[in-house]
Amino acid sequence: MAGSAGAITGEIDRTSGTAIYVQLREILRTYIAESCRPGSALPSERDLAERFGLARMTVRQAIDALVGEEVIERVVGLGTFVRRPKLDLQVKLTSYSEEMQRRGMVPAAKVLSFEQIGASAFLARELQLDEGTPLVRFRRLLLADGEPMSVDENFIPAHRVPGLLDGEPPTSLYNVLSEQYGLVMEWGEDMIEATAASPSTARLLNVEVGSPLLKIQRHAFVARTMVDYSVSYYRADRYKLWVPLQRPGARRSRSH
Amino acid sequence: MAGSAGAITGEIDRTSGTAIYVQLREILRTYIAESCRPGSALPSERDLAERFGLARMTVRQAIDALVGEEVIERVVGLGTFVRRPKLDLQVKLTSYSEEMQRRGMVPAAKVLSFEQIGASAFLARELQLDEGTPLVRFRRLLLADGEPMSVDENFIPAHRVPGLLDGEPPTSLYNVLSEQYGLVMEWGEDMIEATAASPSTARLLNVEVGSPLLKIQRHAFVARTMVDYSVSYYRADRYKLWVPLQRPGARRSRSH
DNA sequence: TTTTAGGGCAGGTCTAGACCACCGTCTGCC
DNA sequence: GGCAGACGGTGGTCTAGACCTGCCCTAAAA
Repeated sequence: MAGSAGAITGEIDRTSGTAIYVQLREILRTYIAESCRPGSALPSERDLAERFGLARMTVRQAIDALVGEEVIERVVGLGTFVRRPKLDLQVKLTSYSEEMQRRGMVPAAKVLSFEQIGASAFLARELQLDEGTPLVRFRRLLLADGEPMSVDENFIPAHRVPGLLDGEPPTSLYNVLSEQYGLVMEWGEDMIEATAASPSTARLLNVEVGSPLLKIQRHAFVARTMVDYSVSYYRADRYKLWVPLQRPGARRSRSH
Repeated sequence: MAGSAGAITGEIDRTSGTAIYVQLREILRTYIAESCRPGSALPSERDLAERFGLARMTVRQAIDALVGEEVIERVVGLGTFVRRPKLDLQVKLTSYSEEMQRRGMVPAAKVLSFEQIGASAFLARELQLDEGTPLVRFRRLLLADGEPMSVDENFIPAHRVPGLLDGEPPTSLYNVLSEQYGLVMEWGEDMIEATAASPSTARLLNVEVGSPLLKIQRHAFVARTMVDYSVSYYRADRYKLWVPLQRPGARRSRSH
């Protein structure tokens, strides 16, 4: 339980004009990101109050915010704990590896192409760029338990990812984008439709021509700029999309 | 500004064991639902504190909860106001008429069957009921601009909707469920997949056998009980699903 | 050895103040 | 009449306590 390895660093600046609970919230967020693993306990509210010289109510306000973001969770009588990092909803809807692991399968990928191209008229329109703009094209065949599952193609404006093509094709595109280029996808749109397998796609996926496929086009944004357009074709016989629906404003079994 | 028409009714019971802020939150929720219109101002926090004999921090805790639910919103220097009720996300994902209207089409429906059946083994499992439980089955062909768009089949436990079958088939199932039976869908799950048109479905939808279709199975819940299981087949050539994606914990342009 | 009763600590709730920035209005000066 | 500043009200934040329930662990009792 000791786990005193990483003490919380940072101090409250009472002259900064930023609300104290906001400062503490960010201090805690950094601490969680850098020094905690899922399940780790945070110092108790009373300890934090003493450590930073604040009232407990103020500490609670900071913790409340992180609980609201589902970064941490409280357990009465035990403490406050770091949650398993949320699977990005960005990824959650269609994330390949998540879906595969949920089904107990082994995910894998075969890179079909990893190159720079000029934006076609269609791609220029989808990415809201000028025709001919350099794009990085990344096309993969995704497997589950060694069997083809989907064909996946991403297009990213080249100027957003300088040097990406000099290295090996990334295993996880979104990880590389966020960790190396600071491109953390903030929101997006998926367009989902059913389609029939074309001859080339059918061959890759090892299905018959005309078999039903799930086609998912995604536009992903950072701030207000689109940084990724992707098209994926999933084998209908092996893939289902699970979409949770919520009625807004009907939070139940949530303290909040 | 007066608006003193409806005073807030209800009192805090300090012996009930229910948290005071929870009691106040529900009192306010009722007040908002019964006596307020969007844009109405709530009494100030200080007024509420005095009216109910509470500390302002406690009042704020109650208001915080409603702000979190997006029922009301705060404006610094002005007050707290009732928000316009949100659109059901429940409907947002796949609502037929909404999608059609967004595309500028005229929605219509042809009732294929509206009857009571006993739950088959499959339906019993999907609805988490015993086999043979009476169900209302409601099957429709949905049209857009007169052209077939989807085949839609809903199954609802009959005991939830007494007398439903005595009347005409409803135009909007969800409206009838919520308005006549108080069944407001609170959350659900959609299972989306691609499939090939069976001969019967193909004939209804006026497509060739084997054409790709979007199959959407929905489980919709009120509280923790499933009240609707539905299966829809959408013509892939005429229907796309649009799914907005959000990264959790990345609230921008939201006071919160 | 098993069961039970505390003790200590966690978060949950509540109080009664305080000062701040922001907003609209009212008032008085020009 | 028009503008500027004062004023009162609002939500935003913060404090320094208080008592509650729930949880775990330990030590004593059975």
